[in-house]
Amino acid sequence: MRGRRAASARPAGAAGPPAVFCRLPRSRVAKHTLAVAPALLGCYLVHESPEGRTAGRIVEVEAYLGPRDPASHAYRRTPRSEVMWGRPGTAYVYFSYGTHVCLNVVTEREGVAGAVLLRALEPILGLELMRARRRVRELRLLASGPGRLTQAMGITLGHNRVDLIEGSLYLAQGRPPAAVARTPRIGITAAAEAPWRFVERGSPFLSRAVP
DNA sequence: GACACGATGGGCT
DNA sequence: GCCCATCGTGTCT
Repeated sequence: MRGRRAASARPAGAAGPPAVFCRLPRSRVAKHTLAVAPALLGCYLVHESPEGRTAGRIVEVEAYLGPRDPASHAYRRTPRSEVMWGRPGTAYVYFSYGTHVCLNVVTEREGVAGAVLLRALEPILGLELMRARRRVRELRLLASGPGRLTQAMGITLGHNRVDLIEGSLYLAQGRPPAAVARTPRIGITAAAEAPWRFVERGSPFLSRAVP
């Protein structure tokens, strides 16, 4: 049975994705990063690209705080990390391991560094376009990881610093998860114990299962 | 200019 | 579960 329901584009007990997505107000991300991160779970990430429209429901995120978080790129203020001090709702996209890019949502008020890394989506719309971009059929492998997510959504380094509130790549209001789990963040060495990863409990679309 | 190092994913064992 | 390709970025020379 596992994953069976996931084969449907419609989340259970919900009306499914709205015909018109309702953009997230900027005030929703202009808060403390540890408050924004769990609040983004259930929201949609939508991309209206020339290839077509894709959308996914956010099921896994990580909070990266400012200069006091040694795992955060904002631990040092450099040309790359400067965007994290910028306007809330801005995209911070960075290149990782020479193979993929990761997407963050800049948080906090302008002048205060913070970002939320989007780690996994439940694919909602544009599944065939996602499959073509990913060269993978299985729904569960389309966006279950920070690099997979950006590939499926057609996000590139060119999206660094774009506005995720008013642009063609944007956040939209969604269906909050029934239960949220907190775990340590994945793949870091500094501050590895801080429980700043938030996931929708029980989602089959996580990059890694909750212990 | 050189070099070490990843907020990973995919393929193989 | 292990292995490693791959390249932008930051740091050091």
